Amino acid sequence: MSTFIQQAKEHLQNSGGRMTSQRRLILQTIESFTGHPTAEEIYNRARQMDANLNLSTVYRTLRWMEENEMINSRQFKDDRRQARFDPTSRADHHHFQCEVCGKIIEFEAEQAEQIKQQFENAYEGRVNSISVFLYGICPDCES
Amino acid sequence: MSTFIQQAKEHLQNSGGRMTSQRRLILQTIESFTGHPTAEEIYNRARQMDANLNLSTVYRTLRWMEENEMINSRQFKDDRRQARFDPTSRADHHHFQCEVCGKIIEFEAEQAEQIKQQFENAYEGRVNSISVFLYGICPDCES
DNA sequence: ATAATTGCAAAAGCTTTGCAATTGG
DNA sequence: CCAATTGCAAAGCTTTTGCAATTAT
Repeated sequence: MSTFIQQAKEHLQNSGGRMTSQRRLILQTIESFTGHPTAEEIYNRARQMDANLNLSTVYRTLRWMEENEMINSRQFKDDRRQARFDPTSRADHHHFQCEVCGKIIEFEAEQAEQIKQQFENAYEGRVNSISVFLYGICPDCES
Repeated sequence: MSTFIQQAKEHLQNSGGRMTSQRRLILQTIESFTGHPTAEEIYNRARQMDANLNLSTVYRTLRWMEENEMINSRQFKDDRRQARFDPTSRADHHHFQCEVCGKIIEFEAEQAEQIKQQFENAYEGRVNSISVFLYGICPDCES
């Protein structure tokens, strides 16, 4: 079974929630994306399977998934209004966005861990998450 | 003269723009903040000096300043709708936000430069800016 | 003089919400 | 059964925009 549906069922058991056909569809649809879809992109793809699905349901599910740490919501400079989403299950990664074509490239950076540690030592606070955003020109647009 | 007004005049000369009383006021007001005000916060403070100032003018000025790299716009998880602004003149810094009280702490991190270099080497792209966001619990809320 | 900028009001655009109808456990 | 969830339509909120009036140069 898909990771999401597995995870979702656990959360639902702990909270008296219910697995509905809409949730199942939305979970599967998000998993089918490799990039960072918006709510609307998820909605459009999911609607191909169930024409009655409503955009509100997508938003509600997305928020619920975020609260349960199944996905992260990200905002990029090129469209500050719309949020984009990616599964937390993907290896810890950060984002580069091309300022010309908008493409998003994911990358890993061990230094992020150091930054976190360093902050915790300096401030005695606790850091739960770290995200690094790079903006610039991608290889394709550079040449 | 304030740094902003200086900078602004240069940009205006190069583009045939004009220095208006509203712009001067908005520039000074932004400079008067130490933190990361929203457009509305800037508007409210500036309006104490000029009750006729319009929120649209604040937004237009903010966007113009961002295009001319006088300020950065930042979005934090606790309120994804509203943008927050800080002067680019402040030393290169990154942000921690407390998930409990919302407080923002600025910090510096030399590792950011390494992350940038590493990305440029790996992808042959050009990185123009980097920002690191940490989320967690601040010292005050931790205890 | 005249082009840039402002104020005002309206629109845009993403996201949330109230509520009656539906549905999963 | 009955509480959780959905669909629908309307509202909410931040930000943008069109346009006539104003103003800097």
